Amino acid sequence: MTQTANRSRRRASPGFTHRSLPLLLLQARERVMARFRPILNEQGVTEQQWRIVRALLETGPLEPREIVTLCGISSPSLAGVLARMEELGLVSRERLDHDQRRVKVSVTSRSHALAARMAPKIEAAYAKIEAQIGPQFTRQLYDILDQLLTALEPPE
Amino acid sequence: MTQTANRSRRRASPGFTHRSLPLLLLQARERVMARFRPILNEQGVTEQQWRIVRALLETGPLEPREIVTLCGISSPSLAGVLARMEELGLVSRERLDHDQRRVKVSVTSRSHALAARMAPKIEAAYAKIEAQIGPQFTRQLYDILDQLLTALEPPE
DNA sequence: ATTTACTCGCTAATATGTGAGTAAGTCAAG
DNA sequence: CTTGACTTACTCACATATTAGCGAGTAAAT
Repeated sequence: MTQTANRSRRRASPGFTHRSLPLLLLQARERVMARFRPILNEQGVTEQQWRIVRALLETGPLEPREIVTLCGISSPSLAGVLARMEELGLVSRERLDHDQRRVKVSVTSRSHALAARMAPKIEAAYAKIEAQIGPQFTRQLYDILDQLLTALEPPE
Repeated sequence: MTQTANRSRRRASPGFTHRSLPLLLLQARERVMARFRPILNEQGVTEQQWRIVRALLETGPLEPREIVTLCGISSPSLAGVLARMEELGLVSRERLDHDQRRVKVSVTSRSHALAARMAPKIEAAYAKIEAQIGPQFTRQLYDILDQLLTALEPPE
């Protein structure tokens, strides 16, 4: 009866004084993503596809290299993702004239249409989350994450 | 020259008033994980394997269902992960007598040895991170994440 | 005992992540 | 002009994620 709580926060294991920060971030992302996943599924896009579309809409045409760092997708994965997206008509790819190694990835009308359908539902989901955790906490959360990303720049 | 900054924080795209929270959490986790990945690779364990070993060490034997929620691994993935871990001698599986559907997953001496080798390096990495972002910010980060997880309990 | 609804771990198909490696293109030094 | 270091996108092998669904086991209602 006096057993340590089963469903509450856990203590560090013998030898580990820190709770796993990667796990906490993973769980946090999963909780948030659970609010958006239904919207993505409804529109038939994967998480990665949507991240890429959003990045292209925000920044304009990008090269694979840039998408990798912006969207957190590894280069090997990106090759397949972009190939499928091109097949679906969500992006177009073309080689750069002055450097035949490089590629320019652009949005299409289809991805614009997708974004137009998605935007209101996405924004509604954000409003719901913000209502649940409060506007002050929301700002705090963004701040903390921004600071963390700034402080933990990719090592050397 | 007056173009919006290329390498700094980006504005929301036309139609999106919120920056992507899932992406921020993904990037944050990646930045943190980059500090631990070398340690895991050195010891020849995957992220998922290590998450499971840590959970088992902290909590004692677990059933797959519990590992799924604790470690953020989906049930289909877990089947393969556990099978490989059993083959490597990192865990043992046995059916429960009173309910033949259920399974008990336990640590082995090999995983204890692994944890013993890992612990100091993991703790050293945490110390380095904490030195980089400050102890106060560290507490704040854990607090925010805990609050977020509490506020965003699995819907309904 | 049989039906029914449910739980649990698992499989199947496909998409993505990870780590290592490769071919083609660029560019500077010799 | 050629060599060699470098960059870029890509491929390969394998591990994991996602979605759907299945079969055995359990338990409650007939």
